[in-house]
Amino acid sequence: MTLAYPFEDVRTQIKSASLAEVMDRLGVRMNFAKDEEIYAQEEDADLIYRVVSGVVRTMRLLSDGRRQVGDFYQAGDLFGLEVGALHRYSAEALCDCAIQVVKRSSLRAQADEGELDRAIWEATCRDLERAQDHILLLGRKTACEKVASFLMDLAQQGPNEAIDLPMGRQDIADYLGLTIETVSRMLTQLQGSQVVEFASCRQFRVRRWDVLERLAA
Amino acid sequence: MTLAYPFEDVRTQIKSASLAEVMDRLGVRMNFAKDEEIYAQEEDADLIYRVVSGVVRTMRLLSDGRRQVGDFYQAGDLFGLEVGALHRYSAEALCDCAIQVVKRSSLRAQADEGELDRAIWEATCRDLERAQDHILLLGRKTACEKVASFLMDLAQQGPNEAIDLPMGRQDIADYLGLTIETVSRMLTQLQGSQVVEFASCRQFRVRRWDVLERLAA
DNA sequence: GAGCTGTCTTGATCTGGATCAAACCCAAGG
DNA sequence: CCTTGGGTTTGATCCAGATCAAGACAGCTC
Repeated sequence: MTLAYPFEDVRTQIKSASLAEVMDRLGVRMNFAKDEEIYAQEEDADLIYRVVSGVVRTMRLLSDGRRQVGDFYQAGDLFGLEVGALHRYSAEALCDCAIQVVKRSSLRAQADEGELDRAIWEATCRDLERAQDHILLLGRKTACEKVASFLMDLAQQGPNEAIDLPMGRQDIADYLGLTIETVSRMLTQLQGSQVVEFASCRQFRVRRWDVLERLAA
Repeated sequence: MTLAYPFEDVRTQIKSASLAEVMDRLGVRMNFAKDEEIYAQEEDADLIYRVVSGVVRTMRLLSDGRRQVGDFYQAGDLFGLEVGALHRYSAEALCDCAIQVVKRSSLRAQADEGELDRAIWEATCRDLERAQDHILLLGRKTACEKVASFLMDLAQQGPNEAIDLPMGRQDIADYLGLTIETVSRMLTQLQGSQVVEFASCRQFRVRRWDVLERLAA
């Protein structure tokens, strides 16, 4: 396997346009209903997925049902690129989703090799960077800092705009390693101190970006 | 100064034998004393590091000094392969270490491209897989499960052998998102229930592999 | 509208792990 | 030997966040 020189900033918004095109040509568009499983943990990982619309969550279960959400994937993101042969996390549609699916092998045969490798590399790197941030958050941040970090991450686009929260409280809790009740309390608290403002429980606006940043630690 | 002595584990040796050789030829061997910094957070990441002997930890600090250990790297492991241009974690020698260091660019010019890419890819994938396990551990496991998982991970080689714990309690705590006291209590508890046995505080043996596995959840 | 149903918030209480504070253990150095 | 000092263990107490238990607030359908 040939890889692009691993030195580029993966956060570049250039979302490999031509890979998307090839995926559209070779792949299948599938629709998943809210909470439908896209692939299971331990399942063979020979497909590549791209979110066309909607949001996807990856997650892992402990034997007794405790759940950890790995990450959320939005429109344009590649996911399901497991490192080994098997999926280590399962993936589910967070809301109704359209997903473009392609077999790795057929893609490899048809697409520009370099292009494909580069896209896979970038998606993997993005996953790793986010995983590293996630580790710091889970290991050493307080409930309030976790929630503040989470809101900041969602609101990357900048303050003042209305941001949609596509996921419910339970998903946020399982992403942050908290309970729904704690998430709810922290959100109420942040709203009470004028840092953010909720129009409804699924939409908010950052009022004090500086304070939010400080709280996220 | 420690002399080079080839005691890499078999797994890594097979994977990147010739890369190691090229790194030895082109790179510099550096020695680091216990707790010495190998690279800092936010520093430029244009070097590739391979542990020759000793153990390395990567870590990240929050502004108020809370610390999260990202991972530990043993002889044979590649590290410092950041995704972007800057190191997102810092790296320190856990004990006296010998590290082989090479400039990415010079390596690229000389080595077999495919070989290098493959080694970098595999090291990155290993990091990602371990990060994913780490996320589940930090987000949803109890103190006891965390410690049990940690011991199991160290003892991969199998039960019955004496395993060295190269890191102190503080490093374990900062890896598991706990305090030293809690780590110590859990170790005492595991020893009390005959699951593991400590010869000294830096060496143990697994007595009941099945129980340890169950406790790790 | 009135009833549902699922999600979210709020309140009261409990507890696992943190914090605070000794004591212990040993290796290194006088 | 006896110190000294870093790492570790142990004990007592505290508190952030979990758990348990109501409410409140939508969207629904009928």
